[in-house]
Amino acid sequence: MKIATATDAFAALSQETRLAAFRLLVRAGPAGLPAGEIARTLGTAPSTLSTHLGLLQRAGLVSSERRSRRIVYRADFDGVGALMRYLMEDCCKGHKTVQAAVRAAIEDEAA
Amino acid sequence: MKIATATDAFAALSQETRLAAFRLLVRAGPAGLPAGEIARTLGTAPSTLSTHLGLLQRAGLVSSERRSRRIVYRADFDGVGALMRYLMEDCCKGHKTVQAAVRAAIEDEAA
DNA sequence: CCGGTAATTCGATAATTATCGAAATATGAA
DNA sequence: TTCATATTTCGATAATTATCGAATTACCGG
Repeated sequence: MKIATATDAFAALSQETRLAAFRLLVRAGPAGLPAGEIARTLGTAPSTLSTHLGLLQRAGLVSSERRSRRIVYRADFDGVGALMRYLMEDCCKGHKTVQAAVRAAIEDEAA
Repeated sequence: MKIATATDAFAALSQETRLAAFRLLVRAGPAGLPAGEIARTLGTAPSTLSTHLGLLQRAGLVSSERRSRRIVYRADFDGVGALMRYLMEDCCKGHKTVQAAVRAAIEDEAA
């Protein structure tokens, strides 16, 4: 992963409204959510949210698909996975503390 | 982890100079690096870098310690671990794709 | 085709951030 | 104490980002 790709992804998650939108999409799962519903839930203007969703999409963290009049957004788990992997490999290569934290997270989820 | 804590950490990593400084510190390991050396390596003004390091520190991603005239910065792997864990648990709870990416990263490092 | 709904793009403005030089603070050496 | 080094804090400016309303585009049902 290029540095610029990583900074774009971090920037996408660094803004409260955008992180909130992303978390909604994660929870919505494969069904995703239409742009308007996200805007209504978060209480932001449709145009503002559209800007945010576009940024998340360019960062590779969400994808979109038109469904008749709606545009449905979904979390892109491959993109998130790539970002996690970058953090692990490029930034924290071989550092036990980080590995342990991540392992613990995986085990918690298995339980 | 609170949302504001997460956005602060992402913001800290979302800027090219700052991510570069952080990566230097990761590679430097427990010995760390003095602020001036990082500035020289990255070719930025000392005052600019100081601002960046302060932001990384407030985000919990690096720590600092005065060593005579120098101030030595170190990557804070507990902080990074907490961020990774947040991404895994809060944002991607139970999503196989992300888990697989992370598992692969750990295995690569073991090899 | 027309009216209504859903979303985006555009244009403007307000707020935040990045950058640097100059001044201030802290340390150590002569 | 005085000087030199290392870093931070301050103040200013330039650049980027967030936000919104208005205009535009796309789609569907009658």
